[in-house]
Amino acid sequence: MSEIIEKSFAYLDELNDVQRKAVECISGPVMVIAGPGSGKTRVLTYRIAHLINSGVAPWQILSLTFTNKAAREMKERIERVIGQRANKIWAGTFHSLFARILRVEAHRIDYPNDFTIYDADDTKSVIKEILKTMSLDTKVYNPGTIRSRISSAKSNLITPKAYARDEELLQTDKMNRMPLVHQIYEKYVLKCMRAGAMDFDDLLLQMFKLLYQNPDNVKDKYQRQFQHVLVDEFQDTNFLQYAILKQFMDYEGSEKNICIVGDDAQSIYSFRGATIENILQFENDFADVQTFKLEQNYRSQHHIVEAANGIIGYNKKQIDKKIWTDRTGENKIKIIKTVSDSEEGKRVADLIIEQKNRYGLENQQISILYRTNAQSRVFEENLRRYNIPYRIYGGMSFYQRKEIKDLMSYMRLVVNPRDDEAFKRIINYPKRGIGNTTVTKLLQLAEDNQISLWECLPHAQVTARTESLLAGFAKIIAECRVKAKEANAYDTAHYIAKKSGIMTAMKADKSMEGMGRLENINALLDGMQEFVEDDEVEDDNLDNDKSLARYLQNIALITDADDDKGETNVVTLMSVHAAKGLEFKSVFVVGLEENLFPSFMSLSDPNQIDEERRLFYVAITRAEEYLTLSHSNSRYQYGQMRFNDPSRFLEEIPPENVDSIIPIKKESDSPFGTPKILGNFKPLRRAPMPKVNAAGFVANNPKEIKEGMKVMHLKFGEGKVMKIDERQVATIHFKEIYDSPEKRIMLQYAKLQILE
DNA sequence: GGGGGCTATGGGGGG
DNA sequence: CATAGCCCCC
Repeated sequence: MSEIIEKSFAYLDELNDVQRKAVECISGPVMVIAGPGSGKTRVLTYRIAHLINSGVAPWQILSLTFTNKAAREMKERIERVIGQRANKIWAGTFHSLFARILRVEAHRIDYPNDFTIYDADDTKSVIKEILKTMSLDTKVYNPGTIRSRISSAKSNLITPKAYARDEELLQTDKMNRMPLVHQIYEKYVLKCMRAGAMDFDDLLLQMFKLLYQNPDNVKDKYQRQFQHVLVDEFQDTNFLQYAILKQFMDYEGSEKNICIVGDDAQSIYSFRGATIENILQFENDFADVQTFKLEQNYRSQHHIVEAANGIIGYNKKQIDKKIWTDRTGENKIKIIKTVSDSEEGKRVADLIIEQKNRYGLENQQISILYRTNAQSRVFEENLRRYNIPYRIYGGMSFYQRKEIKDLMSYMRLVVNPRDDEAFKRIINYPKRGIGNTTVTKLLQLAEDNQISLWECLPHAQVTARTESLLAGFAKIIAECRVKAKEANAYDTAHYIAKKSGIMTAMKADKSMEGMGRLENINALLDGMQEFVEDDEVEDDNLDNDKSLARYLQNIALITDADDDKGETNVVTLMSVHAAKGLEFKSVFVVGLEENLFPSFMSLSDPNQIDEERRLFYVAITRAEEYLTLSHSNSRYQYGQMRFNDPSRFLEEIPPENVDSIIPIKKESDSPFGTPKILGNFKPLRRAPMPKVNAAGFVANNPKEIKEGMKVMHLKFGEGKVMKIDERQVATIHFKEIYDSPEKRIMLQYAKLQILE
């Protein structure tokens, strides 16, 4: 007996003193301040394992992480220590776990349990709709800005009414020439309610409401269940998230078993409402907090650790701590200066080749980090040229593609017919002759009666023809709903794709893009089949529910970082934000220039500069052994050449940790000659436009253009006329357009020069 | 009502 | 540079 217990506690020996104390201190409020690479994940996983070994049931543990991937990995690690039971832990992001609870409880707060989750695009579209009804100009009332105002109001538990009374908020809106934001906010909330939809903030806000208003004593249920709460990356939680955590803890006789782990120096999400105040407030809100500081960095060599310490010292507000390492190593930080962004791309790619050859690095040990996603292109191009496989995180994800959103909109409407955003998207897709006029009528009717578009369908005042078209659409959705009740997600989706006419429309399109779209649709369906056939009962699917509603819930909160399907040994390209929590043997932080990193948006506000500095701190502490920083004298930004000074952060690095500046090299002297070909990989999604020499271009009379001719187009370059139809529309294959070479050009207006 | 070309405009990080 | 929305013609 004792042997078994001893054996099962063996993991404690893998911890250093502080880590072990943080793991063993299992009751009452605990705060762990964890520097980069200090074994934070290890503490969290072992702490959970230790809780379970100490008699806590896995389902009584709520573990909140930043990404679902982090949660999944943590569960796997715990499973290795305590076995299968680990599955029952409630581990995930705030958003995904609360969505899961709301799926069961939403009816108690006047939402359907099958509520839709609106993404950022849906939200903006709702706001645009409101602006239209209020006759406000979207140039002045920027939907994106309004969205973030509403989001931050929700994140701070400010209701529309409270917003309308808040002098400071009103003042800010006035200064932005948007005095009516509070009205838009109010309408927005009503519209979402009407549509049975929650946006990302609602997943938190409605969860809070559920606990705070406590209908049917539902609060007790969750308070009793979640005996132990753990929160990772606490520095990036917002007021609302913290308010929910306090709700869980707030009852008579509560043991307040809450363990937060974070690092004030790595707080990088204040733009979406995260606040370091939460860390500082924690000790005030909970009595007798036990605090542990993890200060030993196991990840990075000492030059990197010292550089990080050096730069973060420029920030004023900090929790006192000293990050140190006993790792040695001679690699100093390299700084590259280039003349242009394209050269920056080339130099980084050259250095990657060099590191791979000289140090035997694998692709997967290398990462390129940038401040903005828009910077990825030059690196993409150069890696591609050297045949180095890579993967870009962020940017447009699979689920944001048009064809995927179209099919998903059908699914959404089938699950929740009140989903107005889905409705608008597909009412006339595929084309069924229901145009803008009709949709406008429906929108007006919905607005007048405060009901959803779906509910308006039978009552629209339209011509008999349109009426039957609308009825046809309603019939399709109704039939799909019947199917959805009895069939699983995959079968329903198949049925929908067929009934809706999407499949027919897709298959009719034989163009290159069309084929690609069909491929994506099929990929989505394959993914759904996988979802249905996966017989492993995951803990967040205890009932093994394979319905369409369930599938949509799973998919709505997936991000790029969550699924790492396919290629594994690839160079990683991502924003610094996305790199949080990751580590690589070699890291390139690029674009270290004033106006870019730090971002021009932050220059006027010292607090924001501090946040940029923390972001830089996060960036360089991702590196284990090799850290290379680059900046360029000039770069193309928004279509213009810009000239930026080197980032102030470069000067803040202690000189003793920096290698002498590497001089600019000429194109020809790549350190190892011509790079060798290394495996194959997916082609670049978006090829650059060809460069056409405008001088010397003379457009021919369109009447002279005939099939089979070689022509020059000012924008698309050289192409061959494949076909000219009866309406004088030419199908031209442009040889320099890689992703979709076939364009349909109206001859009447086209500027084409005949080449031969 | 539908489609494509053209013009003006904005421009960060993400669940 | 990307793209939303305008505008024009079928």
